[in-house]
Formats: sequence, C-alpha cells, structure tokens
Amino acid sequence: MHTLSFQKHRILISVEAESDTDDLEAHSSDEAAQIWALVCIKAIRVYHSMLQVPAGIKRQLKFWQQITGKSLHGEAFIFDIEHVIPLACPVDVQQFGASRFRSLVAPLEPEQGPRLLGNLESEGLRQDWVGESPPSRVLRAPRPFIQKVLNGTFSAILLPHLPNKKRSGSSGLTMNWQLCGFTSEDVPVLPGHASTFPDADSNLVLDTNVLDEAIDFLQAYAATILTDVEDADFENVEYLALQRCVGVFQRLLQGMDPSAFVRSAREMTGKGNAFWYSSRRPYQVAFLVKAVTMANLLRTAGSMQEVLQSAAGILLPEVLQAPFKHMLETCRHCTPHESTISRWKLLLDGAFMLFQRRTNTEIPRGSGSGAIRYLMADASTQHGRDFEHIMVASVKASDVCLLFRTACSLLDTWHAVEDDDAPALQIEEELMVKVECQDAPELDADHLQDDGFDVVVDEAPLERFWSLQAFNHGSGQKPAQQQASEESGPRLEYINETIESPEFWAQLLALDKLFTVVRDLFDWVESCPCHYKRQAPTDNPAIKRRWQACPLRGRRLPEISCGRFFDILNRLCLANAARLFLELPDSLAEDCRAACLLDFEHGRGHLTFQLTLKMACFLEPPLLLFGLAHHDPEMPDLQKDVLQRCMSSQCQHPLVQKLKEQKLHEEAELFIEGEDLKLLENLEFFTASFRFAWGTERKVEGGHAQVNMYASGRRNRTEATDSLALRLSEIKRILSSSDVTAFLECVQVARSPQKLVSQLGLARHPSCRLAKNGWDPIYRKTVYHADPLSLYNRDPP
DNA sequence: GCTTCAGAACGCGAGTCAAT
DNA sequence: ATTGACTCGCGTTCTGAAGC
Repeated sequence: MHTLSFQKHRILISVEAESDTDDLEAHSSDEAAQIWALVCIKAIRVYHSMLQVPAGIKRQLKFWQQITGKSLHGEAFIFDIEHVIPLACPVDVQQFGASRFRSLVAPLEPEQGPRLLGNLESEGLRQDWVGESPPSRVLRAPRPFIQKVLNGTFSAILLPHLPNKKRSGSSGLTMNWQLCGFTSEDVPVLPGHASTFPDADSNLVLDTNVLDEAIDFLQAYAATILTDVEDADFENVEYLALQRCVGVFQRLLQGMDPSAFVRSAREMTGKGNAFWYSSRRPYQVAFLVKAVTMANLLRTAGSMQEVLQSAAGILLPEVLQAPFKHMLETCRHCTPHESTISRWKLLLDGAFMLFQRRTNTEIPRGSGSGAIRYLMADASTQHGRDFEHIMVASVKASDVCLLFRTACSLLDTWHAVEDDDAPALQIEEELMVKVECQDAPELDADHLQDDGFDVVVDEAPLERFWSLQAFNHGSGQKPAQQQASEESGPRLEYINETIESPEFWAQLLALDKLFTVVRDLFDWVESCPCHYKRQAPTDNPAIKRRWQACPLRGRRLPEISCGRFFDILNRLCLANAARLFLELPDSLAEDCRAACLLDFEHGRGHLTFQLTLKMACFLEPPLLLFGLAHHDPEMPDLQKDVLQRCMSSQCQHPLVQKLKEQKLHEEAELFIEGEDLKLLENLEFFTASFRFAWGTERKVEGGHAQVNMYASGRRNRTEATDSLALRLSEIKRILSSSDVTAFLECVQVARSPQKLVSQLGLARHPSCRLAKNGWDPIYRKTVYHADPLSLYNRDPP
C-alpha cells in the first residue's frame, strides 16, 4: 500500500506505520501495491471504545487514530482472520488496469482470482478451506501490519471507515460494504450499550472526581478477584496490574489536588504557611534567580503570568489544559512582582561578581601555579552613562607553556603548507583537541558584530542606466508634476553632471582603494597568524567554523611588536596604489589621473602618520616585550633581537625589570646564544604569557551591541539591567552546570543590597551612610559607580 | 503564653524618562 | 507630545525576639 489522501494530506501509509519497535528494513514505499497472502475472514466486527481488544488491534488502532485524528469509536472495523496462506512471492495487484486503488477494500481484477488459485494449486499450498470459487476482493493494509499477520503476530486487521459526507467522489477511508458482502441493512452496527458513549463535544474534564471514581471502580473490581481466592501466597497477574493502576491513579489524584499543588508551589517560592496566599514570607533564592532569568526573556517582567498561561495552552493536550490553567490561576499569587524582579537584578548581578571572585581565587596563587589573565576593555556611553565593559580570559599558569608550544607548532604546520591542506588539517585537528582540553575557562560569549566600512557605490548599473532624458520624461508626462520638475531642474542638471563625469568616478575609486587598505588592516589585526588569508575548504563548514573560532584570533600583539604591522601597512599601500593606477580608466584626462593618485598618496600619508603615532609605542619596551612571543619559522632571529633590545633597555617597567633578574637573565643569555627555548623553563613561561594577549577590542565591542540589543526596548533602566544583559548568558550556563549550588550560595549571602555591598567589600564606602534601609537605591550606586574610593581604597578581593 | 516592637521584604501606585 | 516599561518611595504584612 502506498499513499493515502486524507483531508488533503498525502500520507505514506506504509512508512508511517513503521514504528521504532519494528526493525527498519528498507521499504521503498513507491513500489506498486502487492498481494501477499490469501486470507479467510471469519467475521467483521465494529470497533467501539468499550471493546476489549488484543494488543495487535490496539497497535493498529493507535496508528489509524494518529492518521485520522479521531477516536474511531464506531468508525473502525475489525477483520478477524481465520486462515492465512502466504504467497510464495508477492504479486502485483494490478496486472492490467491503470487506475490505482483508493479504498481499503477493493475488487480484484476478474482474471487475477482464478490465476492465483491456479498458482496455489501448482505450488502445493492450497488448503481445504479455500473452496472452489476464486477470491474476488482485496483487503489493503499497511505493509508492516501485513507482515505481522503473515508471521502470526496479528490475528486481525483493523481498518477505519469514515463515511463519505459528500455524495460525490471517493474517499480512501470509506468502506465499500457491497464488496464486503453486506447489504445496507446488515452492516455491523454499534451495540446498544456502546452507542451512548460520550463524544468529544460533551465536556470531559479531567478532575479529581473522575479520578476518584476510577479508583473506586478499580478497587471494586479488585475486590471481586480477591473473593475467589483465599490462598496466603496469592499471586495474580491481573491483581498486580490492578494495583499498579490504582497506584498511578492515586498519584495523579494527589498531583491534581489543588492543595498539593499549592504545597509544591509554596516549597518552591518559600512563601507562607497553611494560609499561604495571605502569607508573605520571603521567596526562595533559587526560585527568584530562575524568575529573573526568565523575565529577561520577556518584553516585560509583568507579563510572566500571561506567558505561562499561553505556553501551557500551546503545549498541553486539551484534557489537561483546564486543570492546569486553574493551577496557574492559583499560582498567580506566587509569581514575583515585577518590581521585585527589578530589584533582584542587582542582587543577581552582584552575586555573580562574588561567584566570579570565588572561582578566580580558587586557582592557587604562586609563581609556578596561578593563572595568567588577559584583559580586554572598552568603554562606551549608553543611556547617558559611561559603561565600561571588561572581559577577562584566564589561562592556568601550568598550561600556558603547553599552549604556547601548541600555538607554535600550529604556526609551523601552516607555514610548511604549500598547496595541500589535508595533512595540516589533520595535525591541526589533533592540536585543537589538545587546546580544548587545556584551555582554562574563558569569559567570553559575545558575537562579533560587523560594522563595515562600505562606502563603495556600485558604479556600473548607475552609470549604465542613468539617463537625464528618461528621468525628466517620466515626470514630464504628468502635467501636475511639471512645475515641480522645473523647479528641481538645476539640481537634476547638477546630479546629471556629477554622474556622467569620469572625474567623480575616478575619485570614488581612489577613495575605495584607500578604504581597502583600512579594511585589510582590520582583517589582519582581527585574524589569527595561522589562518590569515587562507581559504577554508568549502566542502567542510566545520573547518571554517573552527578557523573562525581560532584561539589566536585577535591576539596579534606579538606580531605588532615585531613591526609586522607596519610591514603589512606598507605592502597594502603599495599594492593598492598600483591597483588604483591600473584601474583608472585610460580615457581619463592626465591631470585628473594625477590628482587621484595624489589624493591617494595624501590619504596614505595621513593613515601612516596616524598609525605610527598610535602604534609606535609597541616597538619600544615595555610593550616590545610582547614581541618575545612572536614565532615565525622564516625569521628565527627576530625573537632574539627583541629579547636583546628588551634586556638592554633602561625601562623601569616591572616586567622588564623581572627579565633582568637572576634566573631569567641567565636563561635569556643562553637563548640568545642559540639554546632551544623548550629547555629554558622560566624563560618559556615568561615568553608564553605574552602570546595570548588581545590586540583588538572587537570582542568587547560586541558586548555593547549585545547590551543595546537586549535593553534598547527598556526605558528608565538601571545599571544592573545593563550589566545583567551581558552576564545573563553566563549565569544561565552556570544554572545548568554543576556550580549552581555555589552560585546560589553567593546569592544567599547577598540577599539584600546592603549585604551585597558588604560582601563586595564596599561596606565602608561613605555613601552607605546615606542609606535609610537595606534596600536603599544608594547601594546600587555604590556598586556600579567608579569613584576613586571604590576603585582603589578597599581591600583587594 | 501573650503582647509589643523593630526590622525585613515584598506589593502598590505614582512618577520618570528614553523611545517613538 | 505621547507612551508605557521600569523604578522609587511608601505602606503593609510577616518574623523573631524581647518584655511583661
């Protein structure tokens, strides 16, 4: 059996009928329908909801219920099978005709019956019950079900019969009773006791009364079983099953009981005692944390109740909706008020600070252990506030050398690649796995936002299709607009002149080339040294993603310090100048060409000047130290140069001074003499710690965008709202990790702003004296305000 | 064992202020 | 100018403990 149309849906019946329990042998559903067996139908019974049916029928019933979406009470028929003779090999149903069967009971082609009988005879499969008259009808069923009949699992076939309401047309699910051998009178009908079965329209509500009755019935029935037997070691399968049913119903009953629900809600919220709705105990911390995170998903915290209701409406089946909505109704008393949520944002944010401090201090301090931290900061104005976003990445000190070596070998790998990427990719994969194991938790979850520098006007179409006549003609057609077109005449002329002038386009080209330099510089700074300008294989998106997420991305300070940045700048300028020279059209006047080239040269000069002004500091100690971590197999001496310059400098920066200390100094001299870095323990650590510093703040800038995206719809927002916008994704991650309890403890010790401030070590801040109570807004200002007192005059965390 | 009191913690309604 | 989500100040209710 192949397809079936029901309510304008095409359903592949045989495919649908396969469930996971069947072994999924390959069924090509587009095969023609086939005859599998000769069967003898003992009886045809009508199905109704009170009928007890064996498991095989239940399975088929469920299937057809899913297809039709009806309960099939009185609308399905059971074909009890008495004898089955499987054919040696299945035969196509249609040998001659082209029309496909739609109905589930269909006439056989007149020639087929005798021929099948003949085949049976010759194969010796014929049995006594078959008789002389050849079969004339086929019964169609999903192939998996037929197979179950063949191997004896099913002893009956259940088929739906949905009478065709429309007079015309044929329906695949309507039984042809004449074919089954019935007249219109003696079609099996529902027995009297089943005809009163309540239909879907009569409101069947799942409530405690129903459950109570069901339990009573079950108990009464169980009692009748018990009266028959008096044995002490009585063990009846049916009775045990009944016990299980009663148990399930009782648990359901308990769950449906409003007071039980109230109790669980009370435990969750921590509110109240016996008269819980009138009581006002504090909420449980865990509950409020969840509520705040949930409220952040919504447009406004006040709509939480509504959202819960409609979510229940979407998900729950109809029977459960009414009781569940009632439960939520009672729950309205315990969804926190929006002002509560607003206040708790501060606590959540503060608690996360505490939590971060705790995790950061968990790494033991010391020279050999501890963590190396890289900061990335960016400030911007939002909502009239100066907002500083700092991102910290920590690498365990014990891992940093390993990471450095990994990074170096990654660079070596890619440097050695000529044109075949495959082996390098393999090595890279292994290295990446290593990195993933070793990398300490990083604090970043921001998306990069693309703010391009696109000033490129697409020249060709505009120039090709522009025509002043056409433009004027279009408006000149309408007399009413003639006046207007004459008024704007001079301006149109002006625009026309601009668009048609080659000088305009030439200057635009010069500008574009200048911006290409800037764009490419950004590309370079934001890329990683390993994959820069390398085309990711197009057939594997996973590799592309991995390259984009390369840990070395944006960490190019070592290269910058070695002067590579200015190399790149010069190279880009030269290349683009040459390209500009070539791309300027030949038709251009000589003086204009010179002017464009001059413009470009001016721009280049300005760029170089500005960048030199800003970046030259990287070429001198102490920032030159970053150059130590530079690794380029082509220029192995660069590192030594840098080291020598750092050691001979007079810079007073602590890190430079550290380099001059005993151990490091000795090892540095050894290194300059040609010793392998891997053998110089201290120096390698010192060097490696510079490798992973960020050179761009793009990642942080993404955070601002995130804040804006999240909070742009919110007015009158506090600092906590903004801050939480950034931290929420991490808080959510913690909530689903094993650190929940630690985090919740942090929230618990900082249950009010006052406690939070003292936990953060700001309790002695002078502003705190202004507070009138524990929830005074002044505490929030204390937490977020960056005044010198709170910045420098407190105990370090 | 009952009352009283202070403080904690939440809800209410008015006010605020950035976005539209 | 309007709007409406968010915040603020204040009132209400509950808790725990001292006082009687």
